Amino acid sequence: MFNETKTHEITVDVVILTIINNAIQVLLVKRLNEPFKDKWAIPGGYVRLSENLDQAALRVLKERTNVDNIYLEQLYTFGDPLRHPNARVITCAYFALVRAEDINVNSTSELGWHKVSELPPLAFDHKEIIQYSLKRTRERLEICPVAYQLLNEKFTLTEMQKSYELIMGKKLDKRNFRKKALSTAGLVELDEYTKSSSKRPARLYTFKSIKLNSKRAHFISKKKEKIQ
Amino acid sequence: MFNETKTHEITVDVVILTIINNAIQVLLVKRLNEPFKDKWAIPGGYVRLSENLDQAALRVLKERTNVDNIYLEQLYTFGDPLRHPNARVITCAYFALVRAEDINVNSTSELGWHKVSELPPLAFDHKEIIQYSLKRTRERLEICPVAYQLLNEKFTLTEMQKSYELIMGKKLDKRNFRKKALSTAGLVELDEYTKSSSKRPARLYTFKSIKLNSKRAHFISKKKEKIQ
DNA sequence: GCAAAAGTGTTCTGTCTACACCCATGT
DNA sequence: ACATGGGTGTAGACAGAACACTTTTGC
Repeated sequence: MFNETKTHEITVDVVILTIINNAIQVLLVKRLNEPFKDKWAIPGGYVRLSENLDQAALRVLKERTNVDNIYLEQLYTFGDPLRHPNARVITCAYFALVRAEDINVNSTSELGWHKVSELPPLAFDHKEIIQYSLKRTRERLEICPVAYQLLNEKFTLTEMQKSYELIMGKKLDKRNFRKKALSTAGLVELDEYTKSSSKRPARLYTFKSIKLNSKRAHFISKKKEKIQ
Repeated sequence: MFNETKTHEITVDVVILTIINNAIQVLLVKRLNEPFKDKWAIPGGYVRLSENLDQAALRVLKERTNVDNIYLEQLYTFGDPLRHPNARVITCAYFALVRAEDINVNSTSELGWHKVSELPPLAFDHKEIIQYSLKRTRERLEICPVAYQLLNEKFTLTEMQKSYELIMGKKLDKRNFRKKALSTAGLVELDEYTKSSSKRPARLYTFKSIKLNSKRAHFISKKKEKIQ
């Protein structure tokens, strides 16, 4: 089926997730060439010989979307021989959570945010890659408050709770959530309040920058499932 | 530094861990060719165009070590441009926990088990890969009783506790461990006891085969660390 | 004054931790 | 009879889960 002397190609693909309009959205680019011309894809590109995988992912993201300076994490490497219809392309997938306001994407007909609950037709196995990044995000959130990466610099606890609920896909109890959130190291209470809305103003909070590379307390408790 | 028209090569490398003589050991092969001739390496090989990464890992393992039919999990993909001294080789690392008795390795001068605490000089970045697999194993063990993969089919609770202590790198309380272990679904108490030793016989247990792909109760509790 | 979101505590339950002694066997 | 590892229970601390009403604002 394949000529074994043909070589592999290796790419990086980057899943960028954010929250806009109370929905988890992913950054997609429209493919201008075959295969999968006019289908949407997560931003990706070839790895150069002189760069490591992390560098390649950051460069590709910068080139394709002008998104810069964000924290990417390696997700998984997808290498099914049929994932690309006419070449053998192995892709190392990365993902990141970002604030939509931080990264300057002008949605155009070739680049934009798409709700993960209403994905357009996607190229390659990119749907699977996005699904896997959502699973990983949930696992992360159970361990550390990574959702702050999705929030504005200043946010209300209700906004924080909303982003948790979107990622976890379930409602959380307000009082329990706030108790837990307030005990989270890194969360800083500000002497500022929301204005503007026709409701009671809400206190604003911010996160002190925290390192995210060591093990963390579980933030969202999970009802422990027993092994069958 | 690199000719950008040169192509990448992609390999899989497989970290096989077991417990022998009360120590965590890793299966290594001695390299017969340059680079790193006569250094030890984790088993690995090139990915063929017709196979996916999981298949490549299993094939390579079978070819190099005659080890067959084990559950491998993708660990991480290492792609530093300098990890191979004279080529651009990206490797997708896999790992597995096995029973030493199940896999028929006759230690020779070219293939054998090595204590992870006393590793010989290793080729490439294989030391880093092994360290990372140990970290991943600890994280796994905190979530599900994967250590059963290291134990004989029938084992005593003390043997199980010993393997946990080796992986976690700390002593565990006997009564707390046993209470937790006995509440683990999948653990089956047998009406059999050890003989042979000059001590009180110990009851034997076994594991019902369990699915390992869903979220699990934490098995070893971790003292929760707060975020700084 | 009313609509809408903000904010606030307590009780119950289950799990984690620390801790010390008796038991069954071979020699 | 003794040495060796096998086996057992309880009390205190802590975290998660369930649950309803008052407060503040704009209109």
